[in-house]
Amino acid sequence: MDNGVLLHGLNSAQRDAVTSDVSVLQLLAPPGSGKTKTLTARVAYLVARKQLRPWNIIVCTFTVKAAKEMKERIRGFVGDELAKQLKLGTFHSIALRYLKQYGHHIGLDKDFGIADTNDSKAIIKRIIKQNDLSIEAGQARARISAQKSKGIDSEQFLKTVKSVEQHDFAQVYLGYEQALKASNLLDYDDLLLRCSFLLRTHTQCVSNVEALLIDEFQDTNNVQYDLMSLFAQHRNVITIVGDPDQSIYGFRNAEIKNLSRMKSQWPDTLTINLEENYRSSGAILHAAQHIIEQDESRPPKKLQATHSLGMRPVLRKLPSAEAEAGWLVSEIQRIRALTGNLLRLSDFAVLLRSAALSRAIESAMGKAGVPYRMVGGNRFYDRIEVKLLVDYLRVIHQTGDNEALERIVNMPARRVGPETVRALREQAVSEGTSVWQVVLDSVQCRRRPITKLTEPTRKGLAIFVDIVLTGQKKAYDEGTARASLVDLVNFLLKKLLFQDWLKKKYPDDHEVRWQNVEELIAQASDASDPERLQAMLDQNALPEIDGLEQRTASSLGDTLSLFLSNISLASSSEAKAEEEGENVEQVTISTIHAAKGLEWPVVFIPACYDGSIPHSRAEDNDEERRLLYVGMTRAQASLYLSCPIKNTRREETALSTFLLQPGVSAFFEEHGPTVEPSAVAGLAVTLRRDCPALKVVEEAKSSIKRDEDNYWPLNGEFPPEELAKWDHSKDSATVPAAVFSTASITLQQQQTFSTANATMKPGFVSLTERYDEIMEQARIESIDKRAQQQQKAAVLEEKPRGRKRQIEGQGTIQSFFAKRSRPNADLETSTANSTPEQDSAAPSKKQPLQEMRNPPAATSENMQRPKGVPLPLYTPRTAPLHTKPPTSRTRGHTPAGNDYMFLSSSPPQPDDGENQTLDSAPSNDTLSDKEKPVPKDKPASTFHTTSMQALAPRRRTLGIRRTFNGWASRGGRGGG
DNA sequence: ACGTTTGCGTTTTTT
DNA sequence: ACGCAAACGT
Repeated sequence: MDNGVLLHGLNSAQRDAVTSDVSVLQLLAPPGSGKTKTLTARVAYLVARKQLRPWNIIVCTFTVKAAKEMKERIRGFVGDELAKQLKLGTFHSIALRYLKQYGHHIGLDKDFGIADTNDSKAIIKRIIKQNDLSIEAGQARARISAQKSKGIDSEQFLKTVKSVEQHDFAQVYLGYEQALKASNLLDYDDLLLRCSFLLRTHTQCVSNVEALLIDEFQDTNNVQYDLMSLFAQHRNVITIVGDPDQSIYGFRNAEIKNLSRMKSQWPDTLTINLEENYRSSGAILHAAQHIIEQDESRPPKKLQATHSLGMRPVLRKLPSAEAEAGWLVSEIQRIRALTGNLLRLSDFAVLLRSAALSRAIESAMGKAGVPYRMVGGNRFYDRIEVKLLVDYLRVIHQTGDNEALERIVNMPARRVGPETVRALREQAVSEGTSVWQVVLDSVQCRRRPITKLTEPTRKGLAIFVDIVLTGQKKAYDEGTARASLVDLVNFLLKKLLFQDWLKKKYPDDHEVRWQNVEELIAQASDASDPERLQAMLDQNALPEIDGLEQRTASSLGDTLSLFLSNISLASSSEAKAEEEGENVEQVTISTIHAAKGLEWPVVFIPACYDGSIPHSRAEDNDEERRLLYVGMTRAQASLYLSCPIKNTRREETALSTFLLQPGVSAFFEEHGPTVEPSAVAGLAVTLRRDCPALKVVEEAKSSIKRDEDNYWPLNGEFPPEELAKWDHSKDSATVPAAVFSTASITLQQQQTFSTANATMKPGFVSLTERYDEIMEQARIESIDKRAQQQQKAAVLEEKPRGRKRQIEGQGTIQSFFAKRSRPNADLETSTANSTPEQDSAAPSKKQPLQEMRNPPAATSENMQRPKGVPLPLYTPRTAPLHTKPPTSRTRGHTPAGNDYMFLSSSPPQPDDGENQTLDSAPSNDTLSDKEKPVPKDKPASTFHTTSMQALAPRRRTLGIRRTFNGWASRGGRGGG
């Protein structure tokens, strides 16, 4: 392999990073800058050019997903054989490997299990209850984790206790550690801590390590930082990749400071900045930049768009969460239709601050028949039907696992209630043994139970004991590895009458749950497949080191052990890749956290209100802002933010403070884009897809009700149709009226608020911006006009004050100025108070119209900096396209015409429309971009990389997921 | 008296 | 989906 292949398609900074010979390298990589590409290329470089042996290279990621993707990409460079040998995985999984192999050197039992969140929480709750403390379990858990992340153990903490409250907490902490020990469990933090201890005391374990690479370094906590030092302690060859702006795991004790800490620990650290964004359109990037720059403590950073400006992001107001969801779905359908289904459903993502927000969205998609998949939220292994079986396996594997045992001893119901369990546990604790031992002895009458067991209870326990004992026999005494694991699960299913139990307990959706069980069987089968098993053992095996005894893993019990460990470390989205699931046509719904590192052509971020983002329980608003930034920068061509005026609890909301800051509104449209055929062509080029024939577009168009985003009023009120619906169904005039007036009051409040902010905006308004405003105004008018026409027929008579969307004196410069100072002036003729004598822009009313028609081009510069802050960093040099006004403007399309240009990777478009047709799309040209510095309009190579593969391979069962379960089913039951 | 079932109100982010 | 309380069974 020559450097050509290795460095293919990299810009100069990326190439420097890949080939740098310094020993400690920091690569600061903002969103979309080709971070993963660079890191993987560097790994390949180290192997291929520097002749490092792959098994001496450690690569740490934070998610299994990222690890998988990275391995996949490296495989592309160096081939399967070498890629397989890399020590690549999450911090936790790598720590686990060391502990499994060398743990006995620090007195670790070989069969330790891993305590997941449920275990931890259950333990903590119990302690709190026992000691009658008034601490919230979840908080205590976070606090324990925080202490552990700092390396403070329970005894250390106890010594520093100052207050009663701290003393109580110390009690919990101590008890928690004790309980983990009793059950032979390590929690997530322990994995890192113990590994850190191991490598400190037995440095030979890592004597082979030649290079260490860490992804998403800004997410490391202190213990992980220590691990980094320890992994690399012999040669100090370290490469980290990170971006402080994308630090969104502070709640998990991530320390952004680790970046600077690293620099002081290794003063020779070389820092390379990647500064070009290959993902998002200019308009999206600038909006995101504007948001992130609100953080004044943040060091300024360069990030340059390489794509054309494209469409402005949308910031939409809607009356309610349901309306928002309905609107969102209709926008997906509208955009798809107007682009002739050029965009697939899998090109759309809905990103949420919290998983619970998915409810309305899921139900709207369900109603509209739009398939979707939810990632983040609940994990496969957390689903009770799966968890239950896994817990049985855990007990069979290790009867000392009190936590798992207590969860299943009465599952299915065996008349062993909490009271009995409590008694059993107490006895176990007082006699210094495990709960299992007490149960076993009680059943076999070898031990007198403290409390007398009733006959049915004793019988129930006997059944339980029998299941576990027989299971153990199956697992350890007979058969091959493959047979044992799958057979074991099947045995459990039979013994537990599992399918019947599911049917009885979950009559509505037992099929889906059974599918999940089948999925578990499939995974058990995979895990114990001899070939796979060997591969896994190979991969997990750490190199042999002279004079250091390793634990050998070979027996059947170890297969089970390995399987269970992997389950505990498998996270949200990787219930294992299913290759053909890749192209499943589904919209992705995800938390923003889980979307990190991914990208989609179209991204929606709903529920942008205070309390959601920033979250009401968040401690660090800067982190919340970064979260919004991360969400926004997932979008390639089109970005929608939206905000319901009332939240799910029907309380009034205020737009997210991040979006109310001065100047923000200039970066957004108030409604979804108009989509013209030319835009479709541009999009096709960008996405490297065939441009649909006009006929197809027309056809698709006829399938939707509207071709504009004009059903919901821009001011966030209900359209008359909706109100009419209310009227008919409720048959009461008072209800909708009340809703209506509340809504408009809210609006006015909000309005005055943002007005105040807008007028405080420093500096003056640039000509260009004004021009944009005029154009925008015109568009809104035309959309409103159409909306009006359609609504004329509406049943309900407008109340005078509700109908404010039409601007007075529309089209005049005056109306424009009114709008300037009050971004949503169209909403509020009623608030006559705010007439703009304070308009700083007012004097320029005199500007000749001519000048405004031919403004300086809407470059990314002035677009992103309405305040006029000088910024040499962004743009001019690279981008001829940016300095040229978007085509539709130059050509003087109708003012209302679409000014939107889909993000395009084609060269600047000449007026003759050379690029309007597919044939002339320079696909070859862009494909062959070798090592030339990456051109301004980035060829698509970066476009289709990260996201889809990483996300798509999910099981359909995960996608189908309890769509109409839980809450939804309650609502649904009423409807039929 | 203990265990099970049913109904109601609430939900940050993740290895 | 989870925790909690109250009603209902054994």
